[in-house]
Amino acid sequence: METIGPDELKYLANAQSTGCGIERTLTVLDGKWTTLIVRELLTGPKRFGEIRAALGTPSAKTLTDRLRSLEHQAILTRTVHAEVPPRVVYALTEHGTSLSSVLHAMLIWGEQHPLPPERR
Amino acid sequence: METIGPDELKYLANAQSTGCGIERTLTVLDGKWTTLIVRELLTGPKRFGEIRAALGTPSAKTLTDRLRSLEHQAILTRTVHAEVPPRVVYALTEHGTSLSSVLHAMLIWGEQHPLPPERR
DNA sequence: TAATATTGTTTCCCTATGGAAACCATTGGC
DNA sequence: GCCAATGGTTTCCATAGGGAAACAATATTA
Repeated sequence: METIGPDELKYLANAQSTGCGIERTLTVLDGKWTTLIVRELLTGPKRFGEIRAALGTPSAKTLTDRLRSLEHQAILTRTVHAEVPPRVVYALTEHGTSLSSVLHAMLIWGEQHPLPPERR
Repeated sequence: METIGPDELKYLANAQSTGCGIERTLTVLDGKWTTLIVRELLTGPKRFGEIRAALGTPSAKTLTDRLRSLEHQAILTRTVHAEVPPRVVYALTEHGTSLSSVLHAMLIWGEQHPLPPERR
C-alpha cells in the first residue's frame, strides 16, 4: 500500500516552499527538541531512555514524534534489539552526522554571545 | 518604573535553561520567521515592508513580534525616520551580523541535502 | 501467577503561536 | 476638511505543539 501519512504530507508541503538552503535546513531541524536530539547523537548511538534523560525528560510522546520525523527524513536510524526488556538504539546516518557543521556553528556562536551586552 | 514585561520574563526563563551554546543560539533564533528575518538583513538594512514582502507576507503582528524580540536581544536595531509617511529601517547589529556563520552553515547543508535519498 | 523493565502508543487537554481584520497616528497635498 | 501611504497596535480566533497519564507488549525471574 502506497498510502501517504500526515507526516509525509507535511514534509512534502514544507519541501514545496523550500526556497533556499536555509529554509531546507529549518524544515529538518523543526520542533522544540529536534536540534538537541541530533546533538546528543553526535557523540554516538543512544537508547531512547538515554536521550530522554539527557534532554530533561520531555514527554514520551513528544520524543517519539521527533525521533520518527528524523527517521523519516533519514537523519537517523532506529534499531530494535529483540531482547527483554526491549532495547532500541538510535544512531545518526551519514546524512544526520553531516549536520554537525550546523550544530558546531550554533555552539560557537552561543558560547561567544552568552547574553546581550545591555543585560549584563 | 523598572517593570518587567512578558518578553523579558520569557527571555530570562529561557536563559536559565541555557545549558550549552547550542541551546543559547536556539533561544535567539526562536519562532517561525526569526532565522529568515536575519537572512534578509544580512544583505543590508531593510524597511518593514521590504522584509514582509521578502518572507511571503506573514501577518503584520507576527512580524512585529519577531522584530521586537530580536531588537530586545540586540540582534538588530530599529530606526524610525520622522517622515510622512513614516519610514522604519531595521539593521543588524554587530551581534546580529555574527549570526552569519550559523546561517551560512545552514545554507551549505541545505543545498547539499536537497531531499532525503529514499524519496527521490 | 505475578511482578518487573523498557519503549513505546493512545487519549485527552492546555497553551503558545501565528493569522485576519479592524483600527490608529502622522502630515503633505487636493 | 479629507484622503493617501506606511508601519504599526489591538482584538479575536484557529490550529498545532507539546505535556500527563493510562495502557500495551514481552519474556525472564521470583
